[in-house]
Amino acid sequence: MNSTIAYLTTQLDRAIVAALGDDYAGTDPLLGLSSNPKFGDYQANMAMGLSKKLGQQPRQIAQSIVDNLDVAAVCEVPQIAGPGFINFTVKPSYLATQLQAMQLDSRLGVPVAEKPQRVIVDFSSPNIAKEMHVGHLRSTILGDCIARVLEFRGHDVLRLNHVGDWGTQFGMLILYLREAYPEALTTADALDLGDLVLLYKKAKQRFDEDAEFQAAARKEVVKLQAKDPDTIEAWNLLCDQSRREFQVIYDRLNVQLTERGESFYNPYLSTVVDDLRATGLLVESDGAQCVFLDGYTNRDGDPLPLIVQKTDGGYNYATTDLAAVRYRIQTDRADRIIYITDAGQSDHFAQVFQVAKLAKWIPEDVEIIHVPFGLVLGEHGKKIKTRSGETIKLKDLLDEAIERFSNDLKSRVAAEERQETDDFIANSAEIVGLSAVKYADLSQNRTSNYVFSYDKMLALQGNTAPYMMYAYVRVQGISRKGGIDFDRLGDRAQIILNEELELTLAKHLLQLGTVINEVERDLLPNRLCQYLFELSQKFNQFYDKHSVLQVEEPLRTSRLVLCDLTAKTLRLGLDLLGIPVLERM
RNA sequence: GGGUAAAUAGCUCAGUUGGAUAGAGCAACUACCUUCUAAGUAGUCGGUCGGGGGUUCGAGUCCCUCUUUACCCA
Repeated sequence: MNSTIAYLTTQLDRAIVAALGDDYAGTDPLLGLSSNPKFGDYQANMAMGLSKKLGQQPRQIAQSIVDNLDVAAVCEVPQIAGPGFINFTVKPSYLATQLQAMQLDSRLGVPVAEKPQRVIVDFSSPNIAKEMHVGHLRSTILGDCIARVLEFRGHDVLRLNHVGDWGTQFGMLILYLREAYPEALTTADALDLGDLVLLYKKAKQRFDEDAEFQAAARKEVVKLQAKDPDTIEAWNLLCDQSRREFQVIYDRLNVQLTERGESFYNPYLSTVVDDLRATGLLVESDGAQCVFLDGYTNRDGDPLPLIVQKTDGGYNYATTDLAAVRYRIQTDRADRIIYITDAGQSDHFAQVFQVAKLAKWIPEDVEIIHVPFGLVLGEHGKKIKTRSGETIKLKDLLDEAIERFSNDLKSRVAAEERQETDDFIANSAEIVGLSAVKYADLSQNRTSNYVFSYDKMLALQGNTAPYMMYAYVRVQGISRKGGIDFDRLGDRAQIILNEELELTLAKHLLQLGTVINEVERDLLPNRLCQYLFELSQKFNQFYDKHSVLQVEEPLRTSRLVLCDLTAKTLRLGLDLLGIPVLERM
């Protein structure tokens, strides 16, 4: 219903000019959806603000605007209410026309972006030799959803997995494995990721306790960076091992990613430092190459540098991230770069972006943003940390989800005396379980921390994936029962909106485009979740109160169109969340 | 100590450029399946939006301040 807002805005502007004079052309009408359905569908709030300027009562101003306003093509006569709100109620005939157009459009009325952009979404980014945990779930799911929305809007999206596959920890790990488990460094599949994680922990322990080991590990890092063949082979094996396990998770979650890990930027690191030196940003401090930025201080209140080359000549995360920024702009030609990581890294990215801007790597029209998300907290409200062993492995969470939904479905099938195959139960449980986990994450405002809870994540009532999938299933039930082929309802099916619940549902369906725009702009998937939840609620209310198959034509077809549009909107919206639909459940 | 977020119903959370009587879900209680799947619907209960100032026609939303919590800081 973007077009409705556009139409009302134009008409309001004309009326404002006619009522108040040319000086007021372009006044923001403060037009939006009504705060409460009893006031109609849209409201314009500018009369109160104009009151002081004009020295008139706001209601009087509203009245003179309404007197000059022509919106009869779309709305009933606007009403003035309260201190001076102008309320609009859309005509059912107009809604019917809009719905017909939506039914004929494979994109359900959502336009493709006028200026498609090259967008990079950097997300997921697990570390080699570490298990993916619930924190990676957030990045992965949010990134996938954001990428899907941008792709749907017609942008050219590059989904990058900035895997942690480089750094000092590899020297430590390779050295330890040479001693403790040499086969792992020469044979593929000698260990699984679980073993690797355990060995990593032991290596870390050794590293922390044994100074000699520490020194040797550093030498191993140098060998890795110097591309010593044995060390590189060992490193490749370790990466492959982790990669295979990550891929299992990505496949289950149906998430596509292009891996471009930290090691990819290795050849560009020295250029970054040279470039910063050339622009005069580099300062040597205690032997390290640093960039000092305004607004950052350390514990003692001294200026805090961003170190790009350590005293020993090595590089760090900041250097890699700077190289990535540079590469993504200069080589990938990105117009918009989106980093999806936890909020704890906000300072880091702010610094990296600021340095990149000072170095003039980021053109005016390129947007580079950190899209932070809150932490997943343990039971006691503290960050879940790998070290304390509290981490919930992603794999375990997904297995648990499927297990619970499988048990639930089995008891449901037994209680309803349904005959279902084992395949049906296994498949449904898998889809519903994974969807529930995804939705639990996406439906929350990404910026807030949340306390992890199996029960909440695997709930099946209320604002959950199963609730929405169930609404979809109900429509498919109507289709089966009535032998309805929704594709054959006819291009010009008459749409009749007499009942309150039909009107409410129709109006909500037409908000899809607005919501997708918002998600594209604010990168907040929970807005889309909220929309789909409300759509399901409105559909369920309609479904509960009005029958579809058992009413006379032409009402029957009209209602079938409403059902069909609801199902299509749910399917599209859930797809943008990375959630499939089921025909039965 | 500095920085960044946050504090809304018993619990978990929404709350769109500041708009009219602050909303969901869960939990608790009640009613509705011979009817298109009850994974549903309707209802009851539940709030000094952390405290205090300020800005304005109007503040959960913006500003200041205090308290508490989380995260980041060679």
